[in-house]
Amino acid sequence: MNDIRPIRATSGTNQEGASAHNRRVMIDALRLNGALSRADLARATQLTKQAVSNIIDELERDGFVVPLEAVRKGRGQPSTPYRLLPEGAFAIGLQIDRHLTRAVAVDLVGTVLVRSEANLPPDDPSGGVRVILGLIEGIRAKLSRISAQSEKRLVGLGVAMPGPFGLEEFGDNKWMMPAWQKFPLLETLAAGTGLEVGLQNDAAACATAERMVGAAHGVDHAVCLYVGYGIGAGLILNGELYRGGNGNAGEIGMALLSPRGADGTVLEHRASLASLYQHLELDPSDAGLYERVDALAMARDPELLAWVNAAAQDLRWSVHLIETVFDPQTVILTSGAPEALARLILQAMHPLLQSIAARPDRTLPRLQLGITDPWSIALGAASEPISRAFDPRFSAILKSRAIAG
Amino acid sequence: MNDIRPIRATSGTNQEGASAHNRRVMIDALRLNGALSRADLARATQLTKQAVSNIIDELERDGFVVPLEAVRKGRGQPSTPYRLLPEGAFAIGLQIDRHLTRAVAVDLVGTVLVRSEANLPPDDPSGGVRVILGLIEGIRAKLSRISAQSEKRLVGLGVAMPGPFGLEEFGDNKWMMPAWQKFPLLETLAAGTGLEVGLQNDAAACATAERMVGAAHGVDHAVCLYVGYGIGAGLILNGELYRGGNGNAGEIGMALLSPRGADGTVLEHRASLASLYQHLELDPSDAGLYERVDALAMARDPELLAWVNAAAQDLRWSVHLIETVFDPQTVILTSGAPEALARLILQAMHPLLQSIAARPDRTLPRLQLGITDPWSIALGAASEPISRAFDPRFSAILKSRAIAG
DNA sequence: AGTAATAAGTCAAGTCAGTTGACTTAATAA
DNA sequence: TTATTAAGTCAACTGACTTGACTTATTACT
Repeated sequence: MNDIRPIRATSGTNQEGASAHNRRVMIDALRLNGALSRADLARATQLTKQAVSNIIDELERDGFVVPLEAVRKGRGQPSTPYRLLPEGAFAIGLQIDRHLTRAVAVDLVGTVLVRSEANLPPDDPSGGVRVILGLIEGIRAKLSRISAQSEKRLVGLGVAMPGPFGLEEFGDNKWMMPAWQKFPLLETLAAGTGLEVGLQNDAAACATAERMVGAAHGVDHAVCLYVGYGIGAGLILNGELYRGGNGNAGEIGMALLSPRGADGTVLEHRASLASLYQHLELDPSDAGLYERVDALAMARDPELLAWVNAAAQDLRWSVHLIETVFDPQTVILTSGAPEALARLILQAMHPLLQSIAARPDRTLPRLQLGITDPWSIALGAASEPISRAFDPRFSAILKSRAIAG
Repeated sequence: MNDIRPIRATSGTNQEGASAHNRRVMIDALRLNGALSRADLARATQLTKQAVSNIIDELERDGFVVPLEAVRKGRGQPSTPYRLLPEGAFAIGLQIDRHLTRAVAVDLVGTVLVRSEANLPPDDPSGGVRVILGLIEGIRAKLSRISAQSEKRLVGLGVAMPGPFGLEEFGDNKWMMPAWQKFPLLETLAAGTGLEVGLQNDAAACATAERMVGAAHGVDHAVCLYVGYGIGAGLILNGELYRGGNGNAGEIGMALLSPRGADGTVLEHRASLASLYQHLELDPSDAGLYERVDALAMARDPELLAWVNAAAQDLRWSVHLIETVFDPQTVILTSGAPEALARLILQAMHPLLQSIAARPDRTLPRLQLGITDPWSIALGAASEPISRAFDPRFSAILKSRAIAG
């Protein structure tokens, strides 16, 4: 009878929470609108001029915003727009892939300041962690040469790696770096760097990058279709990355292509770079792979085009499915592949299948190309701590959350 | 140059917003945990005892909570648990279907107090609205006989009808009540009732009902697979119904069953009651349809079982897809069909396909049967205004939102 | 029994972020 | 030159949560 099950409840809030929320709202508004005066901010956030003034004073004092030249626009006192100060905060992003790891440092507005990469022993996590920690150490050293404040203003470390996470054993291990899955990576990195660590899968990181500086900037409902070694979807729902119950939302690589297909063919077998490499008989661990694929794409290699056309068929279906299931404002195609290949894929996907997304009142394209920079996953990884610290959607109101800034 | 594009920003907040949030947090905690003392609430919400005490005093004065008998449990002063007072708020829910409309009144805890239904002229919206307004009038009259306060405490009208919404013309009109799609239904109902009106598709309403009083109660990531005349998924993501960019998220009936299937067969053609009626050569407008199908299911009619087995194959695939894409904690099967048929379908869907949902640490079943009451859609419709008014996730913090209670 | 320990809940003063309304400043329009 | 308009500040006010001491009611221990 005396069950001690925990009480479930949302946190309450107080003035501090409200204040933290309002600070984030200001920063978010400046991020979305470029530069705004105090009066603009007051109107946009529905706060009073006075409240905004106080908050902006504080943000300026804390080095998050700076005033620009006053602008005269018609009658009345000229307004002084404020913009974000990029060096107000920094974060480090880490992409861990099968054969390679990349680390970047970004600032408050999502500009990549430092980047470096290293090879990774595929089946030796503890050796790998040493490599990674060295990489991060180097990034931090370079960053502190750019800004003396950088260490103080480092808000966290974001990690992106292929999912899914937390499954004991599932599917075809070749795709998944089994040794890494079991290793307590986040704890080790947190201990080794002294930073707060967040984890996303690679498609989610792509979506986070698109939201910070790409096609999903200011878009509240967008899905990022990421064609990497595997294939996944990064979900921006209600302006926030959706992770699902166990952090594995969007892992569409495992989607079965047909209810009747007894063979169990999944999307990843057809539309992923792994399948391309297999089709072209390329070695995935080859260091010059990227350039080789780029060259084939530029030359419109017939074998590559054959794969593109086959994959495009499945990708078209994926877009249709995504539109049907999520009803996003736009779908963004991103890829770990060279831009030339991504463009071929995008072309081959048109015309898109008819779907509920073909509305008369569209403003955004149904499908568009996202960031094609191979560093975008690391950028997305780095964007996550920035969002966590400064995005009002991350519920700064709730009590007992660290309040950034 | 002088572009007057609107400034995009989240609303700020103030003490009032914080207070509104905290009141909702209390109500939500009581809804989830049954009854809690002030001390319990303080611990669960991270507010101080004093703050909770003040809020509870106010909620009691306003008729939202009542104290129970003090309970002695070990040392210390006995605690006085509080529970929600069901008659603290009411809402009306409306299900509009092809041949039929149902209306219910529910209270704060989601109990259906009054229900009634009427036939609807399928292609005459203005005539239909008269029927609906009459139905709502009757519901309100009966409700005010149950509680004298009911009119004052009516928080809104929720409407559920088959989607998708807002498309000029799409697909097979037979499924969609075209005349209704164009009619300004919500405005007309708002004007005719004086209530705030919300809209959901029927699968979303099912999910809302499950969240309020069913299998998704207290579950933050759940997908409700609704097999009705069509088929759809209601999405509870982060504890909240997800609607998508245009309110059409979860309309999986249009999902193409295979990338290569040039015939364009969609899920709805195979796994929906419409397909069952076609298979059995039943007339969908027949008034005794429900009983007839119930009888066939109870008798395990071979023709019906044949359809069940075929549909189950597609539904199994749908569950796999939902698990892959959303990573929910559980999938809930609901249906407009009689419980006997729903149980046959559920049985036939087992064993489920292997997926990322087959985790070692599961606590909830991968697939479970939801509310089988045919009134559940109307209940879900009615639950929406209640959630909007009392759920802390509906961002009561933001300024310029009506604060319920 | 009598006392200590424990926990629920209240009292009353304090705090602080946002509000209010009048005011100042600086520009353009008439 | 003056009226108008808009940005931004000043200073007093408000109110929801916090703080820390206190009261109340029960069980556990000696």
